[in-house]
Amino acid sequence: MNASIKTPDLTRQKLLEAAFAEIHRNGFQAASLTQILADTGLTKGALYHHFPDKKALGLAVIEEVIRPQLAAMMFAPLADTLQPLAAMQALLKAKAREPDPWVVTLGCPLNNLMQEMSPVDEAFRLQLNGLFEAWVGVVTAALKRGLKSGEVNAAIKPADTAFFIVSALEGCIGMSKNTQSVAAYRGCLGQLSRYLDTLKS
Amino acid sequence: MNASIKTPDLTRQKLLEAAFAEIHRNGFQAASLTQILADTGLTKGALYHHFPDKKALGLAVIEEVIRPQLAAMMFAPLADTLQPLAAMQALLKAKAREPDPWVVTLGCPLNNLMQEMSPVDEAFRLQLNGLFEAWVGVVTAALKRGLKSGEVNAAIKPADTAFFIVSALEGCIGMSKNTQSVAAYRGCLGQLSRYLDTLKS
DNA sequence: AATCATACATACCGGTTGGTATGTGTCAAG
DNA sequence: CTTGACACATACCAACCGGTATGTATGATT
Repeated sequence: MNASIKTPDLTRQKLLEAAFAEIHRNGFQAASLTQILADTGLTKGALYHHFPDKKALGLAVIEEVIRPQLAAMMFAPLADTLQPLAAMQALLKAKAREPDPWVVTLGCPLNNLMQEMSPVDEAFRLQLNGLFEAWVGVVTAALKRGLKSGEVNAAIKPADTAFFIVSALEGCIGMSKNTQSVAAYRGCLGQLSRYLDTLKS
Repeated sequence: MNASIKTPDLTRQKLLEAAFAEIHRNGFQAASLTQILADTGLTKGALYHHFPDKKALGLAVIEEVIRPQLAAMMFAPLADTLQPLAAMQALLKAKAREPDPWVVTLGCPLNNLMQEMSPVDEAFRLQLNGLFEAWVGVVTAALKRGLKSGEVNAAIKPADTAFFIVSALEGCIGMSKNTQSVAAYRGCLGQLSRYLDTLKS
């Protein structure tokens, strides 16, 4: 009866991606399951067959959609680099040259969920914090390698610096989303890049 | 029949403060009018007498609760200062020494609303952006004065720098809220302070 | 003293929400 | 060929949502 019959993991993937889009647009609490089902052409039966409840769907989105995205965009470019500052500045420059189309309008999916859900639901907070700390961990490790290679000033504290870098980046994205200005976004990234310069040895 | 009879502006103020607390906890969209009324002991009749709808209540909270708070906490200390960097570092130091109790758990009310509402509602975005740009404007003006007084490096761009400072601060608060760690908050503020150092002439 | 707007309280409503119970077609195993 | 688990679809539900219509006590005005 269906077009593609009996492809459960494809169905699950469609649900995850539609849920991601809905959550990215409206946040988790305001995300409508009905809307997600309308987008996918599926029904409640399908949804609640793959996920026990809305919360589980949200947590799965974090782990199976947002995490891979973030890993590809932000983790991979820093993996094994001995010049983290150069790598990060190249990354910022690329982001400034051609910003992701959703950045200025919808913001960072991870940050959005952190701001909305952390105070409200502990399970969400822990899950989001895990992903966030993974990110900080990647930056910290990169900075430590840069410290060994001599690119990074020996006086800095890698963990604190990494935490600040990620925070400042999320801050830039968040404020630019409010301004809805690509120019502001570029300017803010420029200042962040300028800050990275001060970390050189 | 009531304890304090016929005090409309007091009633309005109670509604605003209860709404602020509810919004601060749950965000605007998830904020329940019923809960606000339960907190105040008032009824729908009172609410809809003072505000045409929920949206108007939210916008009034921004203008009449959040704006004065922010002005007192962040604008006032920078007014007319000729050493903005010193003033801001003193401010950060004070915030690090005794953080506002809600910062690490609920975050900044302004940032919360910006992240939630900017993509969803244009009226909210404009109102929030007005307040945000007022903040950036205060910092920009302060930096310009510091530029004249010689405290601030002549090479910096005041507007871009101010935007970044506010963004980074909001980023620090937001990430610390997710971590729910005062230590992380202090560390992040420390890094921001370290950044301010690099702006000296 | 009568009138009338103000400042609420009470009761109610349609719509939407997340969630569930049940039905049904498909496919693989025995 | 039958059975049974899987992968959905359909129908339904209580709870809550924002909003409205109406009632009423108060205080000022004429």
